Amino acid sequence: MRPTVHDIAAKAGVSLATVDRVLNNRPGVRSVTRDKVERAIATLGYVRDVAAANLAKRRNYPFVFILPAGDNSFMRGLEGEVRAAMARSASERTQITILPVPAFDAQALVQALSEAHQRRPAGVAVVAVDAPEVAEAVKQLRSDGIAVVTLVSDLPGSGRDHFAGVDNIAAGRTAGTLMGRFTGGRAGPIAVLAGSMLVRDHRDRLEGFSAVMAEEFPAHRLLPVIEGQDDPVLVEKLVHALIEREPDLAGIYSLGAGNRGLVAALEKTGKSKTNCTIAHELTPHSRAALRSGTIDAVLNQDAGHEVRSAIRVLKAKADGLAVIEAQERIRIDIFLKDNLPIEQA
Amino acid sequence: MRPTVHDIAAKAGVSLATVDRVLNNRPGVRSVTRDKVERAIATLGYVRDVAAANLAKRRNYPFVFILPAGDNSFMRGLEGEVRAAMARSASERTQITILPVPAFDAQALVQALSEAHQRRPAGVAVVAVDAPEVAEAVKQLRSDGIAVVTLVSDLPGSGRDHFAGVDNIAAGRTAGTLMGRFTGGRAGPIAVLAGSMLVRDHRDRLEGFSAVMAEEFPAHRLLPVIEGQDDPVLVEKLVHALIEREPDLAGIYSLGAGNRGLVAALEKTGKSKTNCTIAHELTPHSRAALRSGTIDAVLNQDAGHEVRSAIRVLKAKADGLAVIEAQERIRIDIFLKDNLPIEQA
DNA sequence: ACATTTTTGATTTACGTACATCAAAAATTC
DNA sequence: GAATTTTTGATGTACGTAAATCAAAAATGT
Repeated sequence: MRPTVHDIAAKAGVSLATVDRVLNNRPGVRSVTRDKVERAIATLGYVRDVAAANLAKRRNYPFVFILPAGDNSFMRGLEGEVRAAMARSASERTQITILPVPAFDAQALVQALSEAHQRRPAGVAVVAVDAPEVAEAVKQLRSDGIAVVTLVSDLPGSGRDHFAGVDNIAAGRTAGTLMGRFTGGRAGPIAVLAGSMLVRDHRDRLEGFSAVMAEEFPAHRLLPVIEGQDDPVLVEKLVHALIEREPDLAGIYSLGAGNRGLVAALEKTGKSKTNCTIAHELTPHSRAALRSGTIDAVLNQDAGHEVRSAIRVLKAKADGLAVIEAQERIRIDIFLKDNLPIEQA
Repeated sequence: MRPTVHDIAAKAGVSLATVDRVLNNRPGVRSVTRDKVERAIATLGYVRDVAAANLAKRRNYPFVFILPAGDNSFMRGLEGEVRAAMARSASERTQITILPVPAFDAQALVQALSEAHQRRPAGVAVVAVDAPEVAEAVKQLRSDGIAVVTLVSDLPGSGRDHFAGVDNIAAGRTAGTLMGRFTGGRAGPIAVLAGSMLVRDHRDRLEGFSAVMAEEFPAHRLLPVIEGQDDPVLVEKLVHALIEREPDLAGIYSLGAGNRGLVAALEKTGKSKTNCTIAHELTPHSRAALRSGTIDAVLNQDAGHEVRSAIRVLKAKADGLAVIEAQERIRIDIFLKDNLPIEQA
């Protein structure tokens, strides 16, 4: 049987109350006595029964999730995962509030962070816009003992507790290698389509992609980045113009959202098969395009994993516990038409 | 506040004892009363506090993991993950026993299953060898109310409760597409290196790979399958002979283990760069080969995920609860040199 | 209407921890 | 060595559920 507080008390020759004082480091224990208790804990290999402790404490975790609004499929999927976590809140002792905020808008994000602050939650998860004033707002939350996890897009220099998202430089590099090898011997320029250079994840992907193309596939010319604001309508227009301008285009790397517009433009111009297209995030649209061959590969981050990881980390940080970073690493999924997961309800 | 059993009792106008009888379907409740209680449960949205229930029940889960012995790196990694789960057993209320068994040996596996049976565990996880007598042994476990999950390699027709592993046909197809596209315009035959056709996962991968190569890359000739028994020494010898026999070899798909031998042969014959090599499972060896360029892509299944998923499923099945299949799906990871995860301790 | 069976209520103990209170004992100060 | 402060013990209640016991009440059969 697992040792309990009673066993420690017996072993150390002290009362239950003293064991309790040591375990929850309450004051009023001489250091000699404390040592005795700690030795008993060590020799018995006692580990606190977290379930029983949480029951006794009536512990719960109020969290705020700040997510971009808009009709970006990936972000809506992310929100869906947060809502799924809310449905599990009873058994997980969490109380999650979602705060929507306009995309790519640092000012609005700062305001949302301050609103979150007022709710005095145990932790905040935020899809960050990379701006100094946002970092400042995050610092204020942390100085009040509120745990902060960045989600999907990171905010270095803000002192956030953790980043729940993929290594976007590695993702860009991976896209680069796939692009180089899939286009094989073909010449022709490569286009890069981004959402906005205001978010860290897009900048990082571009950096990784450009680096690999320059290092390993110097024969391919990289065209200037097109910013489509993750807006399907704008993206379609821009890609249409691109295809007319560059008739011998070999590939397109779409590192942001708005893939609906990209696919529409490719299919309307009949370029869907001749181009090598690599995109990000598995959504109903990108899935269909992958299946039909319009998109050749999709790099994905599993939104469900990210949300669950963010919650685990927020809980741990709120309790002052360590996080096993390796276990919380979010991997980059590569999907070809052959390894698409079964569609979910 | 979450409703408790007391709230249900009050709402339904019955005693706590009756609520308990309904919740744990004990006998001695008239159906009218049972209905009253169930309506109260539904209207209050009561969900049992699993932590408190497990505490009161002193619930624990004795499980047996049957794993192949030998120096197969992937299997040793898998065992490491099981041991990591054992270290967490205190907080997870599990008691895990590992039963080693010779690889690819149906008779030994049957015996191990019977030994596991005698221990009367709540569940068994097993890396299956695909043979009728093994399926029969699994059926016996299940008929005694012991949950059975197959791990890594499945056993269809055995009535196992769940398979914790990847879709190996899809994995083979993915390897096929990568092989076809990476070898690009090059002609030359493609070799397939397997461990043993006695295990389902290897057979499935071969099936998927062959199908894609035939459908989409008919120009490439597929050589007869080489079986290396996942033994590095044997594999090196076989691959060496292969390279001498087929000087214009375009690619090798290694769908089993024993990658050390494969890499050694490729590097000694100076074929490491000219060949497109695709292998399975990320181990220290395959990682190094990926980094150096000897291997072009590694398809991986995350052993840690598989073990954790198996445990979750075994727990759920032991409690007669439903499993969210979509959540327990193990994905196929594709690693290129660009998206290798950071090495762990 | 009686005996018999079935159903229900009331109550208690337990799981392992948290937390509070009050008294007793030990250590410290002057 | 008395007064004071600090440390420790003893004890009880709570968290939400499980499980058992025994008595009381209700339903059933004849």
